[in-house]
Amino acid sequence: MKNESVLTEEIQVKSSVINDTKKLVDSYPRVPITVDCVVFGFDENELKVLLIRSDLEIYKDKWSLLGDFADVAGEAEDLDAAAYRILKHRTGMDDVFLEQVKTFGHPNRHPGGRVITIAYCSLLNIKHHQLKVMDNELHWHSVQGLGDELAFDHKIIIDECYDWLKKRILEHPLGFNLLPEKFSLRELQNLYESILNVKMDRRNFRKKFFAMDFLIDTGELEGDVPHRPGKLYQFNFQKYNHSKKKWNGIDF
Amino acid sequence: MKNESVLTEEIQVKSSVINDTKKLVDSYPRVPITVDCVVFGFDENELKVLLIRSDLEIYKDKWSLLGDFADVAGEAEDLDAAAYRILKHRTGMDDVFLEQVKTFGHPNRHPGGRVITIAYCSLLNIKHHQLKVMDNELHWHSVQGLGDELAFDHKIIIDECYDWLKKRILEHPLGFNLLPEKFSLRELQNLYESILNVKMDRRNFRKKFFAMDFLIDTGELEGDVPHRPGKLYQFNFQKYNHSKKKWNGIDF
DNA sequence: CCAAAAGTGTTGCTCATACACCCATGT
DNA sequence: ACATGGGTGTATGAGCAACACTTTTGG
Repeated sequence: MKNESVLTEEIQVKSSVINDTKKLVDSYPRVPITVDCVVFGFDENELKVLLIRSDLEIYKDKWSLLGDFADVAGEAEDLDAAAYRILKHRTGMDDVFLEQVKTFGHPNRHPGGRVITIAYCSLLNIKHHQLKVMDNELHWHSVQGLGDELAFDHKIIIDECYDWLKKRILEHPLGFNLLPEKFSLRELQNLYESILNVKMDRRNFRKKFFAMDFLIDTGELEGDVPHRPGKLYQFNFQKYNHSKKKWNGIDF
Repeated sequence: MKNESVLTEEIQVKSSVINDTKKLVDSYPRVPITVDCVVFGFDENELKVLLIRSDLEIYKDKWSLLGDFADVAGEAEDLDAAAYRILKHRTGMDDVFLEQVKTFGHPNRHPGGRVITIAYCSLLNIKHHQLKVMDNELHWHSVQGLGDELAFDHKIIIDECYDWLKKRILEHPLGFNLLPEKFSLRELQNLYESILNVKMDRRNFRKKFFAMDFLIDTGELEGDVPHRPGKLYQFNFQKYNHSKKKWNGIDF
């Protein structure tokens, strides 16, 4: 067993090493970090993205993603935490899943100097989420036909996130969070067609989803439709969560 | 048409706006950025990852990814460029493709203070790439059974990059860059089995790749094998590049 | 009775899997 | 001759795509 003086010496060495490490880190150039949230929303059979008027005077006629600077000073904030904080601050929402998609760091992407931004992406049902904070003219903008009215490199960021979203929803049945608790197959199909921007065959769509066996027939019917009402289904989240591994698995 | 004084005024306004924007950006906390390159290499039918002894005294017994601080000071360096620079500096290689995978920013991931790192990933054939820079004990380490001998959060980063790689090679036939110009089907299959860490049926594997129709029969045979020599093939890069869209496309 | 969407089955194709035997070469 | 891996074919099942008619409801 080591005696005390050796232990003390080890601690002193370690402590000075850490100090050296800190000095080393401190000697490197630093840059501000922002997080941008690309919030896709589904409503009225259309896929939209949530934008605000830019904070910056230089972009006053442009739309911008929901972003802000991350608190990278102390040890306060993880990047994920920053994304959730910013989303909550900008919209009041705190029950939305965000996923990191990509980091954008072109030297000239921000007019105020070098700023690196980390893009997070999300998907929700517009009707289910009240926007409690209405600063900066929060606005749901159609994803199709998004032009050059965007500030910074936000058009590029949205495009990359949209590609990511399309791929993601084909691999995982994300869609069910976006619908009412009870929904018709027509609503489900509209959702997929809107997000993927394609038309699908109704019969094959039904078969595919019934085959997954994650739908529960509630026995209820739609109301208030001027035609034959469809059956209402619920998503079997429990069964889905239980079989999640298979969805991720590689069956080569 | 506007007269000169109006133009001058506009320029002044714009210039002061940019100054304000710069001041705004400058007022936010900053953090050093590193780039870490996860270089996977294939050789001797095994997937490996390139590691170095850590630069940091505190991690002197640990292995570390090929990383360094990014030059985020001026407008010098894009993130991609930083990744290529760092890879070249650490290994001498400048003919390797790198792709951004994910950004890691846990507050305590670096012992010297808050550092955010952006992970880039690559895949190459070990035999084809001489490591010209041999500082820091560059070492190809087997990916399977990678333990806790890694510095920082590099185990987590490697795991995420490995998952990314497996997914990627199933979607795109990346493998052909890793083989000699002329290769046997056995070599190709070994490659896939090593990367995905699975065993595959030889007959079905052949069928699958012949069906893609990207293989050119050179008419030549292997030499120096103590058994019946296999045919040698070349990859039809031209044909593949031409049909690339289909590989990315969504055929729902 | 008309409009509008719901609901339903079949067929053919492609693709993945599982599986066993003969062939060419070096030793 | 034998050991080693190369080369091949077939049968089965799953899943996808294409496609048309009847049913139910509201108006």
